Amino acid sequence: MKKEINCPLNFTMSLIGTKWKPLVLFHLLEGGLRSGILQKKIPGISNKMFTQTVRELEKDGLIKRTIFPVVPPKVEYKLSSKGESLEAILRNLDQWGLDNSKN
Amino acid sequence: MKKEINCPLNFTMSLIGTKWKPLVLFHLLEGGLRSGILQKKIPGISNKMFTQTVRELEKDGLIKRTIFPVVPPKVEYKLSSKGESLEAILRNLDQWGLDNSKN
DNA sequence: CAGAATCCGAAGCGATACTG
DNA sequence: CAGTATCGCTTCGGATTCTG
Repeated sequence: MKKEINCPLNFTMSLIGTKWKPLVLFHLLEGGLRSGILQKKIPGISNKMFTQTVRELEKDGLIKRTIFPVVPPKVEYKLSSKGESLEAILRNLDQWGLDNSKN
Repeated sequence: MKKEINCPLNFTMSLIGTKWKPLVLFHLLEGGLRSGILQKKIPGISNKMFTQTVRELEKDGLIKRTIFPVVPPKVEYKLSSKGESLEAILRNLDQWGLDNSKN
């Protein structure tokens, strides 16, 4: 059973519409980050969800994963050009939240 | 257990980050619609999810629900000003999907 | 350090039947 | 016509444990 896409908007949401994906992408806007550093920037995310999230983002071509063959292991994540094209959307979502989360 | 908000972006996603919410909002951009009409514009949505979705959008102040005391029953949904402020985001999400869903 | 594996409860969602 | 109630499957997500 595949995801049903009713309109382009739905396609976009199928790629970034989860709890953590927008957050991961957002923190990569300023440049690539080592795995541990990226994860620390996202308070509350579990190890499992972090791995799962970056795996799916990579599969969908939004981020690139680079493995450095060193000890201890080092992995870096960065936005792909496709991921970078989401910048305006991500910043808009963040700005809207800023403007509307006044308690 | 409440939703955890790590950054403004997350707040926005907590309001519109589901399968159907963006679609409902998107179809209301052109103006208010009667319940049945709105639902028909969203192929695949079940009756339950339609009701649940508009209820939450109303609770969060993104849409307004107007009941006309007539027979048969008539209910109309329209964007609130807060909902209208999402227009740019919704159109961007749709446009990005259009640009990136080329098979 | 990066992340895979497992267990389990919570939430999302659809199908169906029913009400005023 | 608009909406509610219920059942049950699927997916999401957290805690914990384990590996190279």
